[in-house]
Amino acid sequence: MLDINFIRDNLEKVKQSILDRKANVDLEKLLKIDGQRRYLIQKVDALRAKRNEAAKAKDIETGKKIKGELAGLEKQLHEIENEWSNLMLKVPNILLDEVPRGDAAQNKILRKEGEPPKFSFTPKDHISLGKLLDIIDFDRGVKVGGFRGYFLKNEGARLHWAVLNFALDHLVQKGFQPIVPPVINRRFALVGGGQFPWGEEDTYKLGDEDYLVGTAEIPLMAFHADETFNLSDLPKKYVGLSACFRTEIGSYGKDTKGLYRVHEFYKVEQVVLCEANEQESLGFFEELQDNSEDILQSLGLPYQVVCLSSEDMGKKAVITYDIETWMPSRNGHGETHSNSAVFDFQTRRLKIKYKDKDGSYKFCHALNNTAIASPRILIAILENFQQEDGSVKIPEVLQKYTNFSEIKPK
RNA sequence: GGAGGGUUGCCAGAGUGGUUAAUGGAGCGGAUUGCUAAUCCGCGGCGGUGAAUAGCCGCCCACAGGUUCGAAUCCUGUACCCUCCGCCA
Repeated sequence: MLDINFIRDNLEKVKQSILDRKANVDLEKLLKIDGQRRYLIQKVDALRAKRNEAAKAKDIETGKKIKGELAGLEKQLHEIENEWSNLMLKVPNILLDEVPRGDAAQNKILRKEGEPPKFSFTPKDHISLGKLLDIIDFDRGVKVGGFRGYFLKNEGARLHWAVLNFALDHLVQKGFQPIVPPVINRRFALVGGGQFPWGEEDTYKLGDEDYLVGTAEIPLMAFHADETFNLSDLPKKYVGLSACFRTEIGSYGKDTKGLYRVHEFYKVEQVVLCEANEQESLGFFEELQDNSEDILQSLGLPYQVVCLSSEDMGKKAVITYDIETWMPSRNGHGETHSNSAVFDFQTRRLKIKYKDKDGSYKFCHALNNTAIASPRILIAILENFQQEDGSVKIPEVLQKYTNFSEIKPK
């Protein structure tokens, strides 16, 4: 959420962001509602002042008269404020200048790291490898879990945890505090995290108030909701490990086979809260980016870094870099990581503040980035490191977690 | 799942219909005194209006409604916490 004062003072910027993102917000209506809101607040406050005076003087007759007038106005104000909040929640964040404007075709490849492997044989995809090595079972996965269901078995199950543990340890060594959060979250956390109103149909709903989160970013951000930090408490650096759930309703016919697009997976996620300073915020953006690239480089996986275009990125971010890792079966790169600077968009919704040097209260800046997500990353590991006989060599950094260096066909 | 108790400011804690929500502690700022401290003074958040981190007004006693001229206080619903019982990985 943006500050209404910022919106009023920077109308053109906000309008441009809405256009660039093809966001669906009626800004004119918001401004009109905001005018009505302020007008009603003034009337209601004045009447309340009168009422308080009458009550103090025990002037019952005057009090009764005011009560009648006030009731109608308060109801109106209440309705206007609801409408106001709903519109405010839909206004997207501003965009940094370097974000390419346009649709996904405008995504800008910033750099490529590592060389895609050259096979002297016809490489298999992870689906056949999974079957051959007896480590992934899609048939029974669908039988039990439904469409997009899967079982990881044997070395596959262990490789999955190995990758997650490796990423977790890597971040802990860099000073991130490890957290296993709840994945059943209340509605406020999803609204506060900026997941809603946009991503509501992608989210599993459990009851009137409870949802299954699609990322640990949601509970990690809500962790500090309604809290105020001292300057010395910042930055907060967290690394969360959690299950993630996504309905994938928006991508129904896409990637219908394999581990690429599944309803449930695990992810190690980095989250940072820092001072409300764009320089500092963007410094952490680079730091989180480096962390993820370190992890991929340690694994020996080739990848490219992409700056997402205005229409392709989330509405809450001011800038997003995706990492796409090389996946031989796609003969191309597939998204495995997503790094976003969000500034105070989420913390304003969640009321996460700190007391600045001058004594004023400010909303923190926030960032989040994938460290690793499994099983999607297993696609890259299995396919890139496969041998001619279908066996797969395990990256060295993972071996202390797997206790094996190779998976062989059964 | 059953029964009971509770939720007040950073913390503790008083307050059961009528002034600015006691009091104590912590923290921060200032004053004073130099003896590892004491003493004194000041300090909540949000919104509206302002150039204003000035004044003024409003709102905030878990949250949402209701009763009343007037609600922390009475009523209803919801959430959470505690105790006991039951069940249980």
